[in-house]
Amino acid sequence: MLTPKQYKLLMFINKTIKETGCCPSFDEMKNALGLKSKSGIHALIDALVERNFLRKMPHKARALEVLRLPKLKPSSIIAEEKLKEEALLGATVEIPLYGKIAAGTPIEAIANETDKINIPFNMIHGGEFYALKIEGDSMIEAGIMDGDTVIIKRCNIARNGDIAVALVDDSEATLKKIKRDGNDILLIPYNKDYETRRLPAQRVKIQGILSSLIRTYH
Amino acid sequence: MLTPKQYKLLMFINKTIKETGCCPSFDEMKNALGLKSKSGIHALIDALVERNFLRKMPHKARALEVLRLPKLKPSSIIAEEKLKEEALLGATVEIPLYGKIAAGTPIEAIANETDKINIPFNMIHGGEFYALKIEGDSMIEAGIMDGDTVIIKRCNIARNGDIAVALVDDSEATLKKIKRDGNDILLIPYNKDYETRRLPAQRVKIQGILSSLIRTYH
DNA sequence: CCATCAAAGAACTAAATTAGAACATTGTAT
DNA sequence: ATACAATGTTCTAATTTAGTTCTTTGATGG
Repeated sequence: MLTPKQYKLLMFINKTIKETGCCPSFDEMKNALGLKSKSGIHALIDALVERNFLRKMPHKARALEVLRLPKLKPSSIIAEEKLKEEALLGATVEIPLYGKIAAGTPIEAIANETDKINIPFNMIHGGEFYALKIEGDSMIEAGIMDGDTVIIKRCNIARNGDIAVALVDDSEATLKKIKRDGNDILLIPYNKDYETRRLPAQRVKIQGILSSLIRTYH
Repeated sequence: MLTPKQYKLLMFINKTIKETGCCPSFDEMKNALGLKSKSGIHALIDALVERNFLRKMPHKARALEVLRLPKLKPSSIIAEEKLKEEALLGATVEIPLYGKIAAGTPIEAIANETDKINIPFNMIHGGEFYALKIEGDSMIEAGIMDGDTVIIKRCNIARNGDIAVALVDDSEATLKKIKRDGNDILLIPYNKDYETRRLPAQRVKIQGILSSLIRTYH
């Protein structure tokens, strides 16, 4: 069994290597554990080497290798993670607000906007999300009104019946119900005054599907 | 495992071989890393050979072979973890979810429910708020659909035209557009299939006005 | 009050990076 | 074979970055 510090350090080293491909330096590890001196890191690493969790090349820089990970977590770590999970439920995430949709401008073209909005974390998990402001009333019968903010989950495919962001001819983005019909794709508005558009599949790129909607009054 | 430079070089070598089919020369590597001398490349390659990421044939030109690459976590997982980290920084406010509205039950009667939802702090300021789940389609033309969650700002009066929670005869709560007409109050639905109700003002108590709306798909 | 231990801090040593230049090897063209 | 071009190798040296070691500090629990 590892001490909480040893566990944390081992996890940090493993995470760093998996994410960056590089081993962290003693200074980086020191900062990750919130220590002010590298000497403590040295002792922890020795302990992890002795317990066969790490291998090191002595006197080489950034030359650690994770041999294995512990099966058991120190109980204090478990408690800490539980706290974090709970905190997450009350947290928000900032996602980019790319601009207006159904105005004829492709999302890519306005992706450099810096607007951000905050939404509760539990509304968006398992994917990458962005927000758009609705312009126009082509989806009004689906309860999507002019001025609403929609949260879009980024993805490349939509299932039949999904409401999705479709980019037509790389130049025009709209939010519509998507249906496949043979080699064509139907862009179906939710408004009797608008007509369904039928386009060859290769002219349409799905940019994401509707995940949630936020409206503010007054 | 690797230093940042070693990693960068390894990735460049791997990418070049994959893309062009042949190994880059020392000069090309030097330029790729922005160096002015080849000697550094030599040292990096020695380190990569020592760590078993590369094999080389000495004195042969463009004769490197990538033995393995550090296995990275899928970037989607990294992105989600980063999101979680960021989420912990953003705060939300917890407000009570009192239950469903337009179902004939007064809000007071179900106010003991313990459901809570989190919404971004910036969506609610200056007042006391609570949430309700919409049941029915009487407000569908205002884009308020069955199943939507509405955020209500608690107050006792509504201005003409406000969408508000109205409690009728202390027993039935509905969300409707409010209009005063002399001593009567009109409860106006947003649905042609429903009729406006005219009630004497003393039978109607305003419980709050519509502040925002949240809808989740799927 | 003392023993113990984790952590801090400083001093020291070693490695990594960079540059510049000279030199060696290979393969090809003459 | 000779010369040449392209490429890889080695060396020195300076600078930056990183790892190691040792001493001191401060808190904790008998």
